[in-house]
Amino acid sequence: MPHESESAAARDARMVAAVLEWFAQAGRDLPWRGGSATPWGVLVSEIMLQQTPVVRVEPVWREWMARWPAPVDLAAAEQADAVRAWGRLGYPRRAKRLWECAGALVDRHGGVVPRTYEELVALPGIGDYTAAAVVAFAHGGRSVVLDTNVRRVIGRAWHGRALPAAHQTVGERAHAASLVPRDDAGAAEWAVASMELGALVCTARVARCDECPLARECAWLAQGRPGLDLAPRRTQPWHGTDRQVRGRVMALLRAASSPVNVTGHATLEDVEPGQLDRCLEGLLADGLIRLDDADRGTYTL
DNA sequence: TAGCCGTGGCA
DNA sequence: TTGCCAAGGCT
Repeated sequence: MPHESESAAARDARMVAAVLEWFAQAGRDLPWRGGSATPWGVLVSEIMLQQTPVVRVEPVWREWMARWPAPVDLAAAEQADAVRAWGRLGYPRRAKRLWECAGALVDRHGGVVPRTYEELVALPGIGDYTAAAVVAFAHGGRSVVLDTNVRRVIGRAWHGRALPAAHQTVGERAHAASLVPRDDAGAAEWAVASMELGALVCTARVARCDECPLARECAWLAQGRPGLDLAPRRTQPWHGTDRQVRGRVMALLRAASSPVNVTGHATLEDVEPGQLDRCLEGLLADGLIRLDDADRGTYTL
C-alpha cells in the first residue's frame, strides 16, 4: 500500500475517533437512543424525524409509544387515528405510510422489525436513509447512514464544500462508506455521532466551528468557510400553494369528529374553488381523506 | 429525475 | 418580517 493511502486512512481514523469522542460527552440523551427504546420505537422515531426537528417529534413520539407500543397495535388501529395522532408534524403521508408499514411488519415479519437493510427498505415509507438508520440504531448493525447531516460534515471536513449537492453521487457514497468503522458497534456509533455533529455543531447556516472536534482537520474551515452565502438552495414556495391548502384541509379534518363540508367551510373561503377542488382530489388520490357524502360535499379522514 | 409533499421556529 | 431549513421518500 502506498504511503499516501496509509496516511489518508490514518487521518480518516483519527477524525472519526475525534467525532466519537465528542459525541460521548456532547451527544443528547434522546428517548429513542441508548437502547432504551424498542426497534419499533426507533423505527417510529426515524419516520417522524424525516424533515422534522427533534423538539417537535419528541412529545408525539411518546404519545405514539404509549398508544401503539408494538407494530401489531398500530396495525390494528384505524388509519384515520394514526393521521390524527400525527398532529402537526407535517407531511401526513408519513403517518399513512407508517400505519401501512405496521401492517406490513405484521404480515411479512411476524410483527417484528427486521434486521437487514434489504428487508427494511422494502417497507412503506422506508428509503435508503431510514433503512440504514434502523439497522444501526435499532439493531446495532453496520450500515452506511448518509443523511443530510453526515453529508454536510463529510463535505466540509473532508472536501471543503459548504453544503451537499442536491443528490448523492456514487463517489460521495463510496467515500462515506469508506469512513464507516468495520465493526458493528463502531459503525453504529459513527452514524449517530456524525449525525449529531451535523445537527448541533456543523449546522447548515451558523456553523459552530469553535466547538467542533474536527476544526483542526477541517478542509472547509482551513479555506475560510467559503460558499455559505451563495448556496444555491431551491426556495420552497409556500404562501397560496396547493401545499398550504392541503395542510389547511388536513388540519380541518383532524380537528373534526364528524364529516365536514370542506368546500363550504368558512375557514377556507379565501381559497379559489378550483384550487380547493384540485387539492381535495389530490388528498383523495393520496388516500389521506375520504369522501363521506358526495351530494353534501362532506369529507373525513 | 426533478418536483412534490407540511409545519413551525429562527436569524 | 420573511426566507431558510429540519434525521427523506415517492413517483
